[in-house]
Amino acid sequence: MDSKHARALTPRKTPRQARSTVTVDAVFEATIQVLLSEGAQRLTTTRVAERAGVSVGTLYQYYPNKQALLYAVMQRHLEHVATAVEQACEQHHHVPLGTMVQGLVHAFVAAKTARVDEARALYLVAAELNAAELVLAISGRTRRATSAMLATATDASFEDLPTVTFMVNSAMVGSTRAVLEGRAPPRMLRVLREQLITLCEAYLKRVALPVTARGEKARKTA
Amino acid sequence: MDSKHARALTPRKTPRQARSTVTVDAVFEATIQVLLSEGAQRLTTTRVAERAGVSVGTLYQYYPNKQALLYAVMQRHLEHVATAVEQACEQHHHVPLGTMVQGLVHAFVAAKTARVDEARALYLVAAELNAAELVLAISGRTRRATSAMLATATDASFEDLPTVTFMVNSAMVGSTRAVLEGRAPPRMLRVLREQLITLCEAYLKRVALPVTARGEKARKTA
Amino acid sequence: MDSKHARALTPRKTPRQARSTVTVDAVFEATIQVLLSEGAQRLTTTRVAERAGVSVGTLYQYYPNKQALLYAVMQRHLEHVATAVEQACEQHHHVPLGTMVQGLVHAFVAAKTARVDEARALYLVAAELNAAELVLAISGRTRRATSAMLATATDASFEDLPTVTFMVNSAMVGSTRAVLEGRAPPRMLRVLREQLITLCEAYLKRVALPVTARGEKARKTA
Amino acid sequence: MDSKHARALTPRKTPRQARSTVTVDAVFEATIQVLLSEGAQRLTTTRVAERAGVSVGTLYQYYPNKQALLYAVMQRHLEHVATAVEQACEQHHHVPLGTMVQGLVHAFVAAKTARVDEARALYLVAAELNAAELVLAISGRTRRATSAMLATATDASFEDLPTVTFMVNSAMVGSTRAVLEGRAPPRMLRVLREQLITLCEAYLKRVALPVTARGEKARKTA
DNA sequence: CATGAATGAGGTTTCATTCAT
DNA sequence: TATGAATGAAACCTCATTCAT
Repeated sequence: MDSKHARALTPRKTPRQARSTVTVDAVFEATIQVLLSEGAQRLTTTRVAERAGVSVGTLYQYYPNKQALLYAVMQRHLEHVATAVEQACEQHHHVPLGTMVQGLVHAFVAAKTARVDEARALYLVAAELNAAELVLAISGRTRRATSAMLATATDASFEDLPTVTFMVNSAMVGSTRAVLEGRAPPRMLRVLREQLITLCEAYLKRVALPVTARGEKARKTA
Repeated sequence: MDSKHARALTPRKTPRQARSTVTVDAVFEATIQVLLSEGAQRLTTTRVAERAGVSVGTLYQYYPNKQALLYAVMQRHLEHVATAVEQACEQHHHVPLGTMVQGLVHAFVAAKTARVDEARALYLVAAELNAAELVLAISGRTRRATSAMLATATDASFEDLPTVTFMVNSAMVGSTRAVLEGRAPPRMLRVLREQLITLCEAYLKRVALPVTARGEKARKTA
Repeated sequence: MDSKHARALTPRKTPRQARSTVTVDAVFEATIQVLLSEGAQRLTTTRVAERAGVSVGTLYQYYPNKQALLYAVMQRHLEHVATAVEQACEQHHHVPLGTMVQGLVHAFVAAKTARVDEARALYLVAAELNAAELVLAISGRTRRATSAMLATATDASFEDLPTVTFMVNSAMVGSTRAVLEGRAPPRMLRVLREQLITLCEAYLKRVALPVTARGEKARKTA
Repeated sequence: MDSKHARALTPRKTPRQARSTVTVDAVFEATIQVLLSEGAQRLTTTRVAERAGVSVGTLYQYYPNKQALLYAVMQRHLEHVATAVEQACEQHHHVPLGTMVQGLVHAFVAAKTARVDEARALYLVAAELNAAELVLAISGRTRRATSAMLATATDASFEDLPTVTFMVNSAMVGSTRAVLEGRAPPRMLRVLREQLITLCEAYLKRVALPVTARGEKARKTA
């Protein structure tokens, strides 16, 4: 899986000199801008280069092909989100469920909305690119981090942790995406976080097994 | 925005004769198949026609351009889902929250998973096409139907119905999409429904305002 | 070997309708003309199409890529030559060496010089294309035919037929090529045939083993 | 034709310093290697420079353009062969035909097969480059030397010396090329020389005019 | 009505060459 | 003098769309 794309999707050179770094950054930024202003269909390497203020040739010195460029842009974004989630999860081990959910949701929403334009642009790319692998890898990281955290909740434990994790993650991903893609009134962006916290917490508390050796009362979960 | 596409995206003729219907269906089916087997990038009108067993010329007699074809395919699918949700919602007015959620989730998941391949194929198209409008329109219908239903719950009422509706819908959409796109272990497809019900119900009950004895009569609307 | 190129070098469709045949022929002819007037470096698909009076797209309907076009042009020429040689050889079994050589040389030179421009053009292509395989296959046919013929000479037999065949063939090929590529005064084209006959006959008679059961005297071959 | 390329194809500086010579040699060698390992199509200045261990810029300090590089590589090879042939011919004036042929063939085959890879690589370049001029010039030298030698044969004279020379030369060139390009079983490389000698000698003796006792004294020129 | 050959704009990618460092 | 990042013309090839048959 990895080896197949090894050469096809790997950037050609890592910028070391100042000039190169500037160029690579410009290309990155241009990709997002073109994506947003022109749409995925009209995202051409020529246009990206133009917008970045460099020649096509230069673009191809850093990326062996268009896919590799998109892949890199996507990877950076997803990596960023996954890292944020992982850190948040690690910092919220061994705390009550409510605190966990707050930490997780906050980290995810913050990471995704830090650069709304970037996130929005990448939804368009995901289909274009055959990003299944990449998305899978990243969502795997998020899931593992979430699972590991939930397993240490001081006030709850779960029968089917993978499923629970999946539901929480996909609810976060789904609602955030809907907001970012404009499928909700703009004010949603403001209330999203609290609503997500409420939603996740309510769900998790509902499916949690009663914690025996603790001072909590078993809820009437069906 | 809408008027701009008015002529461009409308199918050229409504099939009345038997032969036409067959052709249109074949083209529809071929589109899905090509999408799944070749990917969005390699979805060409020629390939679709070939797979459908007709000539390109014929394809263009039914759709003025490629966009219109994709638009139609997408529309049929979304229409189907939206209609299913609308019907379910209408049939669950004036019942308790739990029943509503069951009805809604069931209808949505059933509609989306009836033809897994179709649903999956269309995720690929959504980006290609500038389907924002269409998706928006359809998600609007779903939302209105959901809102209208929730407003009649016999055992709950909501302060901010639009937000609540949005959260419920996007949780459904998000988790179902994740499953269909293979971002979850296959068994998720089986437990998805019950988990979604649990999730939505837990959330709704949490955000519901306490219902004081209202003057409304519980009607047994079919 | 063959399978590797099966799809890459095979023409896309065989022209069946009158219009198509005209197009394919025009493309063929244009390839040769461009090759001769512009050189191998400037042989571009666009230029060929232009010269043929069709669009590039049309060219690509018949050949999946540039190589396939060149391959086809080359193949037709070599096939033609090989067939001519094979026929000549078959028609000159069981005759004296002198007659054989006349038949062989005549056929080869005639085939190669029938369309001097084509032959010349193809020397340019041979390197461009990795035509080693093709050339090998064709020269194999020529060699087999020559060998088979020589083996039936009424007035000679050979100790090392493959070597003898190779020398005769490569002398024919080499001198004809030199003439066609303009590496000889133009009058050479006229005397080439007789000279080649003299050369081959002299060589063959020199290396021939004395034929025992015949009425011929053993020559003083060293 | 000649003047047109005068400036374009001349190397920029003649290497005088040790470092330059090393660089030029490395570039030469790299060109051959790239040609053989990657093919004529993938012979790029960047690749050559890389393989030679220098930067493209440096390469362009020695050759004004790619053609000039190829031209120089080709020229060196052909020059080498032509010189070898010229020397051999000069050393075999005024000897019997058999001795001449031995000397000529030996020199030619030895020169061509000294560096089989180089010779093979250059066949690929010859078409790429418009090397007609160069090849013509070199083959002219070979022909003049051969003619001059043959004219002094002690045991033969020829009616049409240019034609005879051409046939001998093109038979040598043709069969050697066929062997080097792999169009013959590998053992041919070993028997090629003797066969060529046999072939040339047989031909020359056949077309030689009978030598009546001439007034020329056989000189034992070294 | 159906066909499918033809079109050509436009996309991706390469590579000889330059020039600031 | 050497470097190698940048350039951009130009090559290859695709594919939505038309229209003569």
